[in-house]
Amino acid sequence: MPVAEKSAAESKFAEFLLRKGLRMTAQRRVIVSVVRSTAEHFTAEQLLAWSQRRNRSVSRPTVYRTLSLMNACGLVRAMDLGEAYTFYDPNFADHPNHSHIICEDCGKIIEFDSDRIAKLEDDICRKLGFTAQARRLQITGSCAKFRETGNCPRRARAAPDSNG
Amino acid sequence: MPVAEKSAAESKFAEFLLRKGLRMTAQRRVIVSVVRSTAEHFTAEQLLAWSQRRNRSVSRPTVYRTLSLMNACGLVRAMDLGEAYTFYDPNFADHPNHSHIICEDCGKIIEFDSDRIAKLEDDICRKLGFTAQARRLQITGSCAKFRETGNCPRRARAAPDSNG
DNA sequence: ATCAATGCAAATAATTTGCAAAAAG
DNA sequence: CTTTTTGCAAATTATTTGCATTGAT
Repeated sequence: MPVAEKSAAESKFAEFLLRKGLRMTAQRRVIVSVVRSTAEHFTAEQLLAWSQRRNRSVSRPTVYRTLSLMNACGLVRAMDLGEAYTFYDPNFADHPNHSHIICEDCGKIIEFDSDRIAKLEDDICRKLGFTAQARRLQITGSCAKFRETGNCPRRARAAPDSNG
Repeated sequence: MPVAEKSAAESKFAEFLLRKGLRMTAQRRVIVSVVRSTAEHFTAEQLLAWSQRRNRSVSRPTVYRTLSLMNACGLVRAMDLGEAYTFYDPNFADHPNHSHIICEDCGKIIEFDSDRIAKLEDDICRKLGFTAQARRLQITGSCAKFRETGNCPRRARAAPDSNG
């Protein structure tokens, strides 16, 4: 999943705040910037750690509150992976219709787009008189092949660059 | 989604227990029986209430523990609907590949099967050398049409029959 | 000046767990 | 008899919230 025009996504957040009569703050700027600098799926706790690395004043409640705003405006997507905590997908803004394949061996998340699946979903919704607002498709399993080819590093999960 | 051969599903649980060296108890029998008697998606708390109606001795921890076993053996499927609690799908045993359309207006959950979507998923997994173990597709939106035709009762959610 | 946002500490609440008593095989 | 299961009460833990202070506009 290529990282595309994230700055556009960022201004999307600014516009969202404006429209809602909310304010841009130093903390929010840091948090959004950190999210912008990663393509990995992350937890609130990870985001807190990464953000504090850049600005000690970022607190846990602020991370949760900002995450909620970012989710509301479509900059990020809350995902349930069956773990105790919620994961957030930073690629949602650019690829609102992508799906996830989750490797249970290494925890790796692979993203893919399928116009053909989306088309079938549309047909079904139309047939049922249903107006779709969001969709999520997750496939879990094991990537035996990936491990053979070295593409399934165990629990590899990189932190974003500390210079954003 | 028609209710099909649930008794088969029940013996599946018995076999599962046997295979694992676990035991069948009065509480587990009640819980499984209650789950068998509903086609609705439910929460642990609802299942507790329904089960206690039949046998006061069923406790919350036992419901959670049994739900976990049922999920492990495929009798039930844990679902995240963005609420604070987990919903369980009792139709998973009979229709392991069905998808969900969730109406945000009324909370209603509509289930459907699509061989064509499943086929496309298979193709993608094969192409990635990925062995799928489970899949979940959720589409959320609003069922305006349903409400017109009276098929979208607000938060209607029936308790299962109290006679098993 | 306003009114929103922050950090802190405390609260919330679903789910899990330790343990001694009870039941299954 | 041995091992699992149960209910109870307490623990766990991600996420949320009240509140006084700080900061954005």
